[in-house]
Amino acid sequence: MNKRNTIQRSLVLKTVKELQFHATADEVYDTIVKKHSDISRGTVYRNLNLLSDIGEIRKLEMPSGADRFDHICHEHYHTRCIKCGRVFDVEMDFIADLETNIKDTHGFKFTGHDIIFKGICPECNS
Amino acid sequence: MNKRNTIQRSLVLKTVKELQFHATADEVYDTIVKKHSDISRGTVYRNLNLLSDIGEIRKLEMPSGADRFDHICHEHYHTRCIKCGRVFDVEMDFIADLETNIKDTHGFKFTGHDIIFKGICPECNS
DNA sequence: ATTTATGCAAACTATTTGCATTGCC
DNA sequence: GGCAATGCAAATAGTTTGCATAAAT
Repeated sequence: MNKRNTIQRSLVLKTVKELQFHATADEVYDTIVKKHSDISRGTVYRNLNLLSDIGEIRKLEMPSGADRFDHICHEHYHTRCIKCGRVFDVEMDFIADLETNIKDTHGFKFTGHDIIFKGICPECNS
Repeated sequence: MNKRNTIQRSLVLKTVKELQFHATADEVYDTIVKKHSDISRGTVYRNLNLLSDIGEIRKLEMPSGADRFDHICHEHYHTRCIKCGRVFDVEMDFIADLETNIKDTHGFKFTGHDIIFKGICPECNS
C-alpha cells in the first residue's frame, strides 16, 4: 500500500499548513476549491485522514462541531469559543505527568490526554 | 414556558440515572423503548437537552462519537477507551485553578475546562 | 501494467426541527 | 382551553464509502 504523490494530496497538506487557525475539513476544501474547482470533498477528507495517520498533520477531534486539522509541532492544549466555535491554541505548558494524579486506574491503560478550555473569544465578547 | 410533567420526560430522567455508564441518547432510547415502544427518538433527544439545560443531568460532548449523558454530582474528568469508545469517570481531583496556568489569554474569557484522558479499558486490553 | 487515488453520489451517524396532534395543568 | 410536549418524518451537519475512471509509479 504505497502512497502516491498526487496534486490533491499535496494541496491538502499545503493548505492545512498555510491556514493559521485550526481549519475544519470544509474550510480546507473551500480554500482549495477556489483555485482547483475540480477537487472533491471526499478526496479532501480521505487525504486529511491519511495525512494525520502518517503524522504529517494532526486531527483534533472536538467535542461538538467538526474535526479540525493542525500542522503539528508539539503537544499543546486548545480553547474553544462557546459562541463562534472557533478553536485556538492555549499558551500553557503541557503537563506530561498529568496521568500520575489519577488515584485509581481501575486497570485502564492511559496513553495521553487532551485539555479543552471553554470560553468566549475577544471578537464574540465585544 | 412552564415545564410539564410527562411520562416520557420522567422516563428519560429515570433512565439516565439508572444507567451507570455514561449513556448516549441512543442507549437511553433503546432502554426506554423496550418497555414503552411508542416513545420516539426525537422526544428522547428533546428531553435530554431540556434536562441538561435545567441542570438535572449533564451533557458530555465527546470528541468523536455521540454525546453522553450523566447524572451530575460534582465536576470531574473522563477517560475514553480508544478501542470501544466507552467513557468512564476518572478518579482525580478537579483542578479548579487550571486556567491560572495560561500564560497569555489574548483577551479570551475562560469559563471552564474539560480533561479527557485516552487509553485502553481493561476489557479491550485482554 | 498495476494498483492507488480520484470524483461523484449515495450512505451513514448523530442530532435537530417543522408540523399536526395529543395531553398536561 | 390553551399551550407545552409528543410522534413522525424530513432536514441537517459532518463524514465515510462503493464504484467506475483516471493517473502515478
